[in-house]
Amino acid sequence: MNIQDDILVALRRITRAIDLHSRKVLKASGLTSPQLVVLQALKKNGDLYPSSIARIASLSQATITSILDRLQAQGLITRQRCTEDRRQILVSLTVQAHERLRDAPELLQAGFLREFDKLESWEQLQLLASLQRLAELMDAEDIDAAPILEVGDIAKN
Amino acid sequence: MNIQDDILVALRRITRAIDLHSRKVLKASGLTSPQLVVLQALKKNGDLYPSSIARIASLSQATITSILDRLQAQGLITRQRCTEDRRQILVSLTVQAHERLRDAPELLQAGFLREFDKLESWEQLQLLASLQRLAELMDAEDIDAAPILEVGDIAKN
DNA sequence: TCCGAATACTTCGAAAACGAATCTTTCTTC
DNA sequence: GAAGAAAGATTCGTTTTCGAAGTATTCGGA
Repeated sequence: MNIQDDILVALRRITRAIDLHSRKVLKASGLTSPQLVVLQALKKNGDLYPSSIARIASLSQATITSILDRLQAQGLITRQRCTEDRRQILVSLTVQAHERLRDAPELLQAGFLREFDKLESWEQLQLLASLQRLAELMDAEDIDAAPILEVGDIAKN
Repeated sequence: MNIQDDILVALRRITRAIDLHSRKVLKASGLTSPQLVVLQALKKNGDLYPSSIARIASLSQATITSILDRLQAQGLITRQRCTEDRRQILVSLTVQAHERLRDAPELLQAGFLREFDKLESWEQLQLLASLQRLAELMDAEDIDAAPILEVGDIAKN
């Protein structure tokens, strides 16, 4: 009926697929997708602050804290207070984490991304462009809503 | 660096935007996006079984149960055992739900979909097509994985 | 130097989401 | 007709996710 409804349905199908994939990865490796994202960010960039991880992964700081809690409980990361700025905490991979990542290096690439690989290059770029366009539109929501509120603020002065 | 990483980042930005929007709607209306989706499905289709709602919304039955629990706690739906097939339960909107939906009819359409409306028709269709293509790729993951397992099954016989 | 603002992280509470297990009811097969 | 399979819904346990509130630390200005 409505193109907007179709968009919402497609988005819902995608988020569901992401969730189901995460659970499949969990059964195979004992780690969820978000946990793997955090570990791979650390592998790629070296030691990081929680706030940096949050920025890289597009997650809130609170979410990162809870993911780090579980990774630490599994002995995959360590937290170490910074000496210069004692508000910050440096997160490092443990030896076990490196082993774990070596054993299962491409878990995130599995599944849908294998399918994605089979596509022509132009189609891959097309899909990426569409996703980034949508992400912009959705991020813009907050920014666009602000001026509407400001009208009220200005009226108050 | 990698186009696959970019895809994952864009997907993460989109799911985050969906979550943030849901929380904003919650503050404005007292209902989250998934709750509104369920209510609007009932408004559009009339009384439904939980399994039907799950199919329409692309959610698991367990998730629907918990959403219905909250809607029922708010007095917005009623559950009624079927007389013909007593395994099934018929979910209906209450009078309050109809009022609530009349007062806030387009909450889901708010935000990003307003932006979406401003786009040219061809771009809207382009974005929809890309999303549906991705949803197919991601749904295909399970289907594609199955035959691989079957090889082992056949070998066992 | 000291006090309030800003920053970094954690804690808390709540919704969402799922699979697996469970319960009830219906259907199928013998 | 009874035993077992199948189907519909719920319950349970877990992770993710967030904002808001709380804590500790640093910074900036008076």
